[in-house]
Amino acid sequence: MDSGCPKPDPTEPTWPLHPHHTNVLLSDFTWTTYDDDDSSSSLHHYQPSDNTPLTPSSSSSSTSTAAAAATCSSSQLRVSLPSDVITPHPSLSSSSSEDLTDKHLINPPPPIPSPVSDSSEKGKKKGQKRIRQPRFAFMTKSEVDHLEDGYRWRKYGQKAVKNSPFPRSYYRCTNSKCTVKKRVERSSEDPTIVITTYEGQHCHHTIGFPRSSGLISHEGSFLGHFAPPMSPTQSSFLYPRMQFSQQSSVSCSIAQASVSTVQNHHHQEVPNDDTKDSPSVCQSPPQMSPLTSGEGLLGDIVPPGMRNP
DNA sequence: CGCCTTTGACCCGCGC
DNA sequence: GCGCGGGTCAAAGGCG
Ligand SMILES: [Zn+2]
Repeated sequence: MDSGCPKPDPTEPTWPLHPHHTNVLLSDFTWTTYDDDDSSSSLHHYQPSDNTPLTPSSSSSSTSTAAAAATCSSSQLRVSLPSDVITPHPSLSSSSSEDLTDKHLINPPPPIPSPVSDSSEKGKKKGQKRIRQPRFAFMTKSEVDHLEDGYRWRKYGQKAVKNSPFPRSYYRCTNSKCTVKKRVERSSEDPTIVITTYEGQHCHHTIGFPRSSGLISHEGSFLGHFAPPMSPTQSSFLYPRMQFSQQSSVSCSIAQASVSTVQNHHHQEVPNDDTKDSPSVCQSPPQMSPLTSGEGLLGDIVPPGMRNP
């Protein structure tokens, strides 16, 4: 049953924080999800307009996160763009086989991707075709290739991308029980845009906070959150500019980005482009429970402007 | 010393 | 059947 993630492994090593990591700016990101497990490939297209929150209503603090997210999705962060929008760069879609072509743009608060409970994607066996888990792609404007998302990743490969001068890097979650993988590539057209594709869901929480220093770089913490633990509050999705209730200041930093719209369609709808300047946006969420364990990075993350009653 | 990146080779699926 | 391209493995080296 536990294909690969029998249980969460809170014991994570240290956090590789890099001071320079803060360089990353997450101003706009696009979220796309596509799951090609079979030919039918059922894509998960989530529409915020529906305003259908995940479900968890908001009863518990943890779930509230999801709820909050959902709320925000329909309320503020509307990153929903047509597939066309998500692929502003033709070269991207065309160059990457399934990349954007197959992916569908979803809005921030997805009802939960899809049950990735199937076997691990390890299809090493010849007879077995490698099963692909649902994937979520994010377009982030960042100067650094590797965005920190709260999880530790080990690079296991790099390949040149056709029609793109930038290579694609393959990362795998360092947790042995976790099979989550992610691909990071830069848009050939807009070198400032980094496309991160997550595959699978983490069966554990994020690594604790970087106790090493108060400086946390969550450039993409929300990204990592997208791949939530298998069952915990599945709805703990984050948004582009979410903030961690624990360290609002930190969260702010991640959200603080110079808003450069990746796509003119959805400019930064978030009011806090410079969180540093507007602390109000960074304030901690009301419904979030004070994360104290350092593992709740994701659980605590909340969109800055989201918390709007 | 442990962990991570690098890098070439290999495997596999798909289209022609 | 062949070639192409994407994805992965694993040895070697580097770094803290
Ligand atoms: Zn993981």
